[in-house]
Amino acid sequence: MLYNFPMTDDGGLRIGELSRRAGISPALLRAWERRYGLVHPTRSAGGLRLYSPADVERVRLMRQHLAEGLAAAEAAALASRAAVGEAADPAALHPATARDELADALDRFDEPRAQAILDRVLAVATVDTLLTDVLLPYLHELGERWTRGETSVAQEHFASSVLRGRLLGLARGWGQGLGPVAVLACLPGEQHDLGLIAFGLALRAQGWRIVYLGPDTPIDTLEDASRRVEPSLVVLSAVTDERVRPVVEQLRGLAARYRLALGGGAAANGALAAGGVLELTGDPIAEATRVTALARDAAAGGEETE
Amino acid sequence: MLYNFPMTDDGGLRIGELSRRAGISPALLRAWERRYGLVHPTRSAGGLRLYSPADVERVRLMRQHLAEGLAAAEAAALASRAAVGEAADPAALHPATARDELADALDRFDEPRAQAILDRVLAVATVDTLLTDVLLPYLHELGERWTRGETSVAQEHFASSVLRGRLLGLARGWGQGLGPVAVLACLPGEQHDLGLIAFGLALRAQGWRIVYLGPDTPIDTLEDASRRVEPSLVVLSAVTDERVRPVVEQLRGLAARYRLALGGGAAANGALAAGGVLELTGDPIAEATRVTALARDAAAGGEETE
Amino acid sequence: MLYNFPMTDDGGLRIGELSRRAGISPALLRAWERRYGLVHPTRSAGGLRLYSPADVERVRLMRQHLAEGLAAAEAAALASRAAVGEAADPAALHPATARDELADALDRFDEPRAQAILDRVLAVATVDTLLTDVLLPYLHELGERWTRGETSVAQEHFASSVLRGRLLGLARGWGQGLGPVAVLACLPGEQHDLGLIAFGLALRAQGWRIVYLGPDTPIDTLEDASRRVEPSLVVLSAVTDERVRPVVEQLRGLAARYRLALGGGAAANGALAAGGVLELTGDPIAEATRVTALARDAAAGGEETE
DNA sequence: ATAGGTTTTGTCAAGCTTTTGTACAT
DNA sequence: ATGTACAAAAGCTTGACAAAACCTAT
Repeated sequence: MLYNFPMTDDGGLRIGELSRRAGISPALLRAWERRYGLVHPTRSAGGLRLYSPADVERVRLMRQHLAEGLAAAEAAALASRAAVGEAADPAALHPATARDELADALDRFDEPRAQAILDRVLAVATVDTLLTDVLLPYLHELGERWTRGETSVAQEHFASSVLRGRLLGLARGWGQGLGPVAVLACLPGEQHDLGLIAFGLALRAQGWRIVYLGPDTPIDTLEDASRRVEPSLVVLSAVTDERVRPVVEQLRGLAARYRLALGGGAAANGALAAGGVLELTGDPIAEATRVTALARDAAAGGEETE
Repeated sequence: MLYNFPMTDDGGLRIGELSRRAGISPALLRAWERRYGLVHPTRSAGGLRLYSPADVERVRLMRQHLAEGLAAAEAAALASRAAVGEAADPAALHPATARDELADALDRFDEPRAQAILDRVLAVATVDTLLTDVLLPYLHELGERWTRGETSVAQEHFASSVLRGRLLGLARGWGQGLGPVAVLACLPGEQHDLGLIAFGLALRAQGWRIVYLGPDTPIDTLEDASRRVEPSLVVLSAVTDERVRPVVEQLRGLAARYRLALGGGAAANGALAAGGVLELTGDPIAEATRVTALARDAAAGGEETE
Repeated sequence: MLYNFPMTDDGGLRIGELSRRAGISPALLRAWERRYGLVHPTRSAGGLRLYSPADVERVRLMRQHLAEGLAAAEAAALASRAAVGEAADPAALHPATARDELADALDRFDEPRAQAILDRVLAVATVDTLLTDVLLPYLHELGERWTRGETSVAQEHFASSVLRGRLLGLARGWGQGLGPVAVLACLPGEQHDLGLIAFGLALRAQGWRIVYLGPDTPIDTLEDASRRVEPSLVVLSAVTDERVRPVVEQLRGLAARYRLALGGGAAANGALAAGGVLELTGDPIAEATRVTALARDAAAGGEETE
């Protein structure tokens, strides 16, 4: 009863369903096929037409061109030429495909499918790739769609929860080992922690040990934790610089004792200029590499001076 | 607490008594024994069946599985198998011990050790046990220590993040299946979601499908999601009734269309009296069972009227 | 009669119950099975269909796709292809159960199911636990069965390649980062590398960077690689000491320049007594911890003496 | 657009078997 | 208490059917 509406979904539509979705009569669809070769449906064993997603897309284009006033023959020619990528090999999950499928699954509140997609990606890619090519672009896109009002807050909430669980699953054991320690926290008031977790995973892949304090962490808390674990790096995250301003002074104090880094949108705005605070403006994986190189140099330097 | 009636102390129940307690006819009890080997009563000198507590438990499970709709043969197989695990290795990690060790590890920001402890508990116990005997008591204790100022916010933050990751890992796939759907969300402003996740897991163990929206969910969002998935139950969570008051009106509206339940500290305070809102004041596992029974009755009732 | 309600897990539903839960008539369920092979129920002794949780999930997907407007044949194809992971079943995540299921899946050459089982374990446990409680015991058991002639070479090959792929998947990126470097290799003639890969993963979890040379590695190759990466540790593996004898002299030479460790069956036999070669006789995870502690001490010592 | 034939797909019936709770005789 | 018998409920298979959706051709 619920998912009763169209969807770019894959899988071989019959003419009736395509007709309903595109608002074109079956007869006309057949005519376009015969006259202009607009679509190339495969046939069922019994001869029924089965339309691919590429066909669907061409029909959409055709309609659009017609609406623009083109003659049918011209519209068809244009739509055909648009060379829509024929459905790719379903086994070989391209990151972009994975991202789209993930978006689709999460939009429909279909948690199991989302998990299955992530499983498939992880089967052939590293965590870094998953983050760089799938999750982070998806999160970015989600943010954009949200600001454009194209997505409901419900979807955004749901997607966050699923991804948070998955990322924290990947994070299991990230405190282990003998690398340098990084303390990660969102600034007070900041609730968006997915980017920070992603950055933590990237650091982990570089060998760091992670102590993760989560969203909305008071600076006191941060200091307390830092005193106990003596981190080589403290990473803070905030989406807007509003989060930064109220605590600038406290952060300067902290920066005096620990290497501090700031990520998220706030960093891009230069909210914490100077003060020796590292600004993480690039993508998490690249920044994790950079930070690691710095730490290595520092260690080497430190040893030399000893 | 229970044995207030005829009892040949630990010698074992006779068939008549077991029949009365379990609500199963003696003939049927014998049939189950003969056909499925469900129970293994010892015999009195004169040949009467004497049932052990383990037998009683198996009969209870059998009844439960039957009520769930399983075929007798299947129900018996499950009940027998489950009871085997009952006699678990007592040497292996007592829940109370696990809780203390866990508390210690988390206090020290020692994530790997905490994970290892949880691994060990899960190796010998069910998820229900983990929740009931380890995690929920620990969370409760953490809360208490926090109000007494005995624990730093940093520890609480850190512990929450570790446990959240772990619980969400257990939750993977909880949207799968054919059971009724429950939508779970924290009220606006509420950030504590661990209890709610635990409740979701308990519901899942009862066969529900879960759509989880996470902390700090606006009521609009909740309505939006509910419209899409048409849940049989909407579960809200809030620690204090401060979260409830601002949205009471909106919740009444929601309650008109969906079965609503409220958990967390707010429920205990009767923050949402009347309005047909279920108040979840007990422990998550017990409440999940109760809610499930109610849903079953409702479904049965609905059918009768058809 | 009344309990038409969903609820709880698996155990093999009969057609009536599945029909009630899914809202699909028994006749239709049989038709879907006959026409599209959508479900694969096992049969009771008497021939009644018993549906698995995976079947249940496929039926749900089928319904969903139908609601989206797909033709039945197409919907079924999609639902079947979806390679549903074993439905989240809290009972089945005990490591011992997982191991048995894994063994069963691999014995039947059922790769997707094996992967799903591994996914499920990883969802709730750490990699260390997966290795210690599932994979290594399974490999051990496989070895035993093989020596007893209870398993075919084909099965052993199949299982090895599936697990190798999976372990190497987990290993992805293990050369990255800033931990100490360990070079791993099987001795000349030795083909069994799964144990060594597992050990590599355990080391990685402790923060090491891994350079993996694979099975059947000539000592020259090993020396060459070592010269280039200057490892803090060189780990060799061999099942029997036959592999060790021919190269003892060369190894002594190597041991003079690098910290050497020997694992696998050969280690247990003391094949390389003395020479400062570490013998890894315990389980990989424990040994990885031990080796890491040694490395840490060495580093600390080295620093002090500088 | 209509006509006439085909395919797809949900449903039903008949006749027989299995499962399972209860009853009865020893 | 045991063992056998029995009957209602639930399932199985085969085969058929009809409405809806599609096809081609005019």
